[in-house]
Amino acid sequence: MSSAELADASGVNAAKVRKDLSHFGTYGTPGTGYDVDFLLGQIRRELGTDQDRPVVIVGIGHLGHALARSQGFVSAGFKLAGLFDNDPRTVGEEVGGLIVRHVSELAELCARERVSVGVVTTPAFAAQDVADQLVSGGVGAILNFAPALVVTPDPVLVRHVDFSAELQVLAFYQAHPEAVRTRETVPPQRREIDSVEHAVEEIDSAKAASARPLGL
Amino acid sequence: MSSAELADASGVNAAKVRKDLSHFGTYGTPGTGYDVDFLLGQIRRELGTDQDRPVVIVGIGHLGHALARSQGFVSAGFKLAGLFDNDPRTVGEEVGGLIVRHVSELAELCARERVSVGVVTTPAFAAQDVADQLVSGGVGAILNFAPALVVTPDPVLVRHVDFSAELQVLAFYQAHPEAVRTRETVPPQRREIDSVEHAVEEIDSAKAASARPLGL
DNA sequence: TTTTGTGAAAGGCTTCACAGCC
DNA sequence: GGCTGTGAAGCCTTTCACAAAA
Repeated sequence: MSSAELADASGVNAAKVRKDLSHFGTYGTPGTGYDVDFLLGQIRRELGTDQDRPVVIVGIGHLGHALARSQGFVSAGFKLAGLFDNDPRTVGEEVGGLIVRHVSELAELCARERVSVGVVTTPAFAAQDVADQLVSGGVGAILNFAPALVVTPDPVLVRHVDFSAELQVLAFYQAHPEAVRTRETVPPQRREIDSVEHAVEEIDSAKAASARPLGL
Repeated sequence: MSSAELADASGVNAAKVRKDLSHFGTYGTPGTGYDVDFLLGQIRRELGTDQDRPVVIVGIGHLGHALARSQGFVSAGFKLAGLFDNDPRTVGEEVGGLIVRHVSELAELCARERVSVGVVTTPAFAAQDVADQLVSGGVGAILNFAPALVVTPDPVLVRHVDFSAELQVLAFYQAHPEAVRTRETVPPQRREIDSVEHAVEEIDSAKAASARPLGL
């Protein structure tokens, strides 16, 4: 598959695909393109998602439920190591094949299972407290869905997924159509994408596209 | 409140706060700083979130439930105009004060209520179909949570929130600690933030911070 | 011929640093 | 003295365009 095909399938510029992949190594063949399966393996290795890193979810409300049951973990190279809540009505429930535990066990389990990422889906007021416990359990990264700022000591990474902010971005572009970066009008239509980090998705969707010639 | 305080409260550089705000106008006073309430109003006006834009959610599974019940809409300047699903067991249920309707009514309601943004929380296989119906109902922007690429005709904006991609970014930085952009070590700790578009949040959190001098 | 990998150019974003204002 | 608004510098990302490889 050529860089142009990968680009079309994922919505980016072909030069960007080649440049991004070149940061990892020389995986393509001039005149032929890339071997998609090989590429997938290499990218997963580079991303560190080839070894099923353990993840916990804290806060098993509707959002926690949704994430726990999603297939997002397995396809992304993670495995669910634990679910936690502090509501006695939720603790003990089975979700996605795991029993929900009480948050009092959080730090200990994280340390024991060497949990890599903690996903915070609690209400805002509990987010920082949960993050602190994750950190004390040795978790190296936090994905925060709570609408609250979470701060951590230096080596611990935090990413914040902010639903309201996404809506506001859309509102902004609707209020200022002149600020919209025009999409190229060649088919297939493109979506915006951020950077190197989406490489696996690019490949995944390209692969899916090649498997189904006509739409979904 | 000074740009330095706003910056600390939201995790960005003070010069960036000033530069970003300067794109909208001259709202600060040298020697004094910014009037937070005035600033909030101006930013909301610029973002176009001062007029309660109508939003629909399609796909009332756990994620749709979570979003429908969140306070994210009101605080961000939106209002829920409709909830849709195609499962007869879900249609008719009340969620967040609204009755879930059947997707067959989607396009019509969007047109009638002049819906601004459609939030897609369906399974992947349904996302493109739902997006098409949103577009035919005249919706101008789509926020897609389904793990599927959604394409739209040119003026319709799409934003994709990708849970797996967020996890993979964290995995990448854990696998490559040398690639982590070092945070400044001065207190208070900072989080990463993207750009101008987070201005309302910066202000919101700064305001909240000023209201509670000591933590949460 | 087709397509890669990559220097170089272009473009954009962030930060610095300071004149000017309060 | 403190702080804003902003030109200029620095840095990073994206795109172009082409020599080299198959």
